[in-house]
Amino acid sequence: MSVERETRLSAWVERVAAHFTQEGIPLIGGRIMGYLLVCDPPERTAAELSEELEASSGSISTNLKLLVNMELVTKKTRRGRDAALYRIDEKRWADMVQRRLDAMIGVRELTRAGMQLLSGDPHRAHRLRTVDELYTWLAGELTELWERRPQPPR
Amino acid sequence: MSVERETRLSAWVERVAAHFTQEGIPLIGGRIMGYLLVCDPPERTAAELSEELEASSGSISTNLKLLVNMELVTKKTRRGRDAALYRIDEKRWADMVQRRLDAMIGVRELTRAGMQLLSGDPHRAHRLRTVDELYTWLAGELTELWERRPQPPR
DNA sequence: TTGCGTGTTCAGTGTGAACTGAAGTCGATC
DNA sequence: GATCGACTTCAGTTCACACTGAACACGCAA
Repeated sequence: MSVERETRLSAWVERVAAHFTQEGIPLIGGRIMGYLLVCDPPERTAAELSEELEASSGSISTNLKLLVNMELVTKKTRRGRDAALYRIDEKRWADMVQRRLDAMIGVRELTRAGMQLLSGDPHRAHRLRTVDELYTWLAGELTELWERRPQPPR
Repeated sequence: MSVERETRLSAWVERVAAHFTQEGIPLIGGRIMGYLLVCDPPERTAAELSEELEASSGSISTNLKLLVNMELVTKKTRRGRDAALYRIDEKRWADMVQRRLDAMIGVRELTRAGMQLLSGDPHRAHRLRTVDELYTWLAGELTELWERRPQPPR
């Protein structure tokens, strides 16, 4: 039963990794994300991740750095020779999602610039204006939405 | 002045393409998007796009197909040997954005499945639950947001 | 200083995706 | 049916990126 569950979980980790691959995160990075979400105990060393996920130490290092940089994983160093411990910072997940949304509505800078270039020719700018209005609306809504986001306790 | 503007516009098209590259759209596809947003007149044949964007006919064909499939570009065939005309369907831009958002919150299927696997161990499921709650909240908000989206006139 | 465990860097390899361009298909006209 | 133009398909090439693993750097302990 327990072994069975771990097997299913590692298949689940693979699905998570596949999903985030589509969001531009390297496969190994996605595996780390999934694994750190469900492993028990929640903290792991780089060496443990390397073994558990069957990835090279270099790849683990690079991807941990990426995830730490995204502030989705925290690194806890210890005294002496002890290896650092990594754990998911699930409360920061929202920040990552927000950055993703911000990147989407970032096109608005471009639509604005394009409108500028087409100023003086409203007819020609019509298509662009439609798109610009969409992003303007969306940017406003998302900002408002994010401001009223319920903070999880603790 | 007009030539100057066209030069600036083609640089702008390049920036648009670069942006959508990050959203997983091939470079040439992004160029087509940008170009069809601002070209005058708004309709173009595949051959014209090939020349204007200096891309091979094959690449134009593949990417137009992609964009038509995304319903972001419409294809208008004509009688006889005349080439089909392509134009941006800027009103469908919102649909593309929505699909993108749907893909993001699609992880929720995974968090749900993971929670299932960890049922019976609430403590271990804690990290995952935090993430699941985020996506659940976001999915609800985005659905509601989209429902009240102002439809552009016409 | 030496030794050891850990993490990082980097050159090399492999893989997959995008682009090209020529060949092929389709449809219409003559 | 032959021909022609327009688009699509596809094999081949190119290129960028992720991954590997060995060499390296670091820090502590003895």
